[in-house]
Amino acid sequence: MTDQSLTRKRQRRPDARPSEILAAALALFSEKGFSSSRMEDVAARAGVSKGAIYLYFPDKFALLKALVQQAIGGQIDLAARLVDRLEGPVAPLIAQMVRMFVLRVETTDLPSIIKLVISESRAHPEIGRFYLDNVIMVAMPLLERLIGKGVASGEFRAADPRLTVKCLLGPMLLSAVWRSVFEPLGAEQLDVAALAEQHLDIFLKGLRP
Amino acid sequence: MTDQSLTRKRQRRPDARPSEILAAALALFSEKGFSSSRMEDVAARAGVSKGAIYLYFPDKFALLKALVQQAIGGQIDLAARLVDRLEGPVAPLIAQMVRMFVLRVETTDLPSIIKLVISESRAHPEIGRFYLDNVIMVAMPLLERLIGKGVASGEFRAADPRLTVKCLLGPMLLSAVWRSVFEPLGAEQLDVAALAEQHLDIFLKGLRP
DNA sequence: CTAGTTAATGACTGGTCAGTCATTAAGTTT
DNA sequence: AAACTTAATGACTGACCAGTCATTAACTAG
Repeated sequence: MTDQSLTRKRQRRPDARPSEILAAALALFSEKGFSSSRMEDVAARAGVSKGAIYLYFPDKFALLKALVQQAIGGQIDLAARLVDRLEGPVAPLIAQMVRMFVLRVETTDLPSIIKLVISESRAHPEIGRFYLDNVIMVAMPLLERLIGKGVASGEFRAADPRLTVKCLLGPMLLSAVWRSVFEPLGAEQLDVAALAEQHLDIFLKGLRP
Repeated sequence: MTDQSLTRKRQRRPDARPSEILAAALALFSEKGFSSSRMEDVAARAGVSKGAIYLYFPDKFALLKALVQQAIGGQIDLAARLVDRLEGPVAPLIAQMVRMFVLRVETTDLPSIIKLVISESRAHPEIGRFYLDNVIMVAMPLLERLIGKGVASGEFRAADPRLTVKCLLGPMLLSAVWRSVFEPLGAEQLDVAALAEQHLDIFLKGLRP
């Protein structure tokens, strides 16, 4: 097989292609942005011809859609399940979720995806709306319920959950943007985990009755 | 003059052109993004021919640079002056700065500019670096000093100013992104001022000794 | 081994658009 | 009012690139 892959010009591996193409697309898109990435370059990086991409994806935009879908994965569902079976104080669960986000920022290309969504949502509202519907509009109400519960039980002082959620998420967004936008330009590396801990500390103390 | 402007084909107004072109560019860029905006459309919106733009700006990219420069304006200098002449507690000044930001978000196209910087910084690192050097790297140390001062004087409990600044700015970034990305897609309108007040409340209480 | 099926290729096409420049109009000076 | 300077125009060019498709290579069943 190693022999073959060195000598054969054309390998037929229809099962492996789509994920290889997506990986190449993610790498290239997060490097050069969506519109300045050429399909031929995605193909080259995936070790495939340009035409082959069109066997698996109808057009360039479909690559972007698939990437966003893939990045979201089952994280949100997992979070929803955790909220459902919660008993007792909410603060530890909030902390756990922030740390889940940190892990994704550190181990996946989530920051690049977030940057792509921000960048491309005007030219491709479909992408933005997909993210809005499937991530924002699911994650935010989830956290709102959590914070509302904390307020109701007296664990937190009175605060508008709608706005408070955005206070919670703001620094997470900043982490992602810093990673994908400013670090590549030579800005100091941001310790995302440390930022998250500092933020949790201020945020949870700030909500104490 | 009104007579003329209705009848004349070619008006010669070299002083007014640049700002008119920039206004048109900002409107179009924030509507369609930078790369999918055509120079001819910028020209049309500015009431000018495509060629005329090139009399005032060397290329398309120069428009973007000029826009970013214009958006920053003297805000940062103003902020620096306020910090220098500060005596007494720092919390009110922090609140004032957050409210200054809110005002800019509500009355200017700052959110669009921020979105453009995020979107285009990969394709045009020059833009990103300009923003990094002239906004981020000026505003953040300023606020760091402020927070450091608060910690030193005992107004705040111990906290890493570097990280704390990012906690402070996160929700501001989120406001800008929400405005420029999600609201155009039909998401609920965000009350930026209310978010800022809620955030200040949590943040400042969270830093109390 | 042969015929049929499916994966993969890459030259080509059609459309787009940034930037140029020869030409024309407006305004100014003498 | 003629000669000159400068603002403005828009047709044109060259480069770029997404998506197509005729062709070729790799497999598979009989």
